[in-house]
Amino acid sequence: MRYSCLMSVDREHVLRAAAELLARKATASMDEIAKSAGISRATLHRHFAGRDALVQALGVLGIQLVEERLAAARIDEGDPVDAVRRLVTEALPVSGFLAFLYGENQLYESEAMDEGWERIDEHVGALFRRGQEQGLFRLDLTPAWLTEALYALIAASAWSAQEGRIASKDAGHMVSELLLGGMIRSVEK
Amino acid sequence: MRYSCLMSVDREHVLRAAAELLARKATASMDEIAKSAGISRATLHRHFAGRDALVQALGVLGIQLVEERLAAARIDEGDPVDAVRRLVTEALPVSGFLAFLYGENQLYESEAMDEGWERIDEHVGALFRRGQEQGLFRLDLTPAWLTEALYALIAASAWSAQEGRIASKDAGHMVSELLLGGMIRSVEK
DNA sequence: ATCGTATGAGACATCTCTGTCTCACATGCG
DNA sequence: CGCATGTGAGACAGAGATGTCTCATACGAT
Repeated sequence: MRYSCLMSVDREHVLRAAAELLARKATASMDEIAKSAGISRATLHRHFAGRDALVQALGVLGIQLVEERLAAARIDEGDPVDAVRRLVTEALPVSGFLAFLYGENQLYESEAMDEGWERIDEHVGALFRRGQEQGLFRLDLTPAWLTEALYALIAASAWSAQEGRIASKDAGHMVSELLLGGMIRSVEK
Repeated sequence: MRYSCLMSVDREHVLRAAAELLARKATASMDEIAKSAGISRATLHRHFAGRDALVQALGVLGIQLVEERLAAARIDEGDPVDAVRRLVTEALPVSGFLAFLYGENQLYESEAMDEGWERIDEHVGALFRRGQEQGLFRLDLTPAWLTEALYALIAASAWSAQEGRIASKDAGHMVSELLLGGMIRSVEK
């Protein structure tokens, strides 16, 4: 059977482990990456021609996952505030990838990655612009900055959860509430 | 004269350049670091025994700079909201260091750096706790998370400014306003 | 002018990582 | 059972980075 379903090495699992490791240790060696995924260096190298190919695959899968979540969040529909909350909720499961992409995107520059990232930025930025046009979001914070801040806070929540500084279940609330309402106690709440 | 004042290589200047480079390219070689500081690899190596020593010095100076800014901001005094604004304003000039330390602190782990970082975390966290106790800050966002978010946003602003996505002069406003008030347009403003 | 100091350029051995290979073992299928 | 496939362990050479060295030069101080 050509398309055997045994495939004991799950490509996506390997890439997830690699993303989480590289997000906090960009200088990790192929051996460390392999061990973090629970496979040998030889097997890692059978699936990815080299480090560049691995990072490339990481970028492609990361962008694909983020775009899937972006589509699932349907941020073009409904109340922008709710859309932001949906976006954060959907993005959290791939926060490890987001942290990696956010921290290392300028390292290995590739045309395909740049294009995909640009598309994501544009999509997210449009949500913030829509909220501003509806008079819901502040005008002094640019969509580009809000986009950047969203990534940064999601990545920070992933790190904090990984280090135990915040509870994983609270991550979504922490990110979306801070982003939306800030830290000042609101009177009318 | 033993303590000659020529000293054409400014140690702090070298470390600043190294921090900015390593913040966006953690895999930079010693040669690249030297060139980014405008000196030769030999001279770089005369001042820092090796890469580990360089990173160590980077950590020590970074913590020192941040603590200086922290002291200058006098965040224990006055209105917590103003204190946060002062803290952001003071921290921005060393945001390059902060971005580096924030992104790579778990890499080269050292007892001295951990201790200094712990002290800073505690100091900043105390400000947020004070704001909560005065009823000014939300209670559902923990001081630890607010501290983390502060670092993440300052680092994000440094990156964004470096890439031209936001104007440098707006960075302080972008960070402190988002952190304090969030992105939702406030009615009473 | 002369000396001392700091630097840049480059040579050099060494080390680590990388990429490729071979071999042995385990698992699933006929 | 015999076979094929996928894996782990380890060896191996090559590439790149590192750390150390020497030598020539530029600059300020005396």
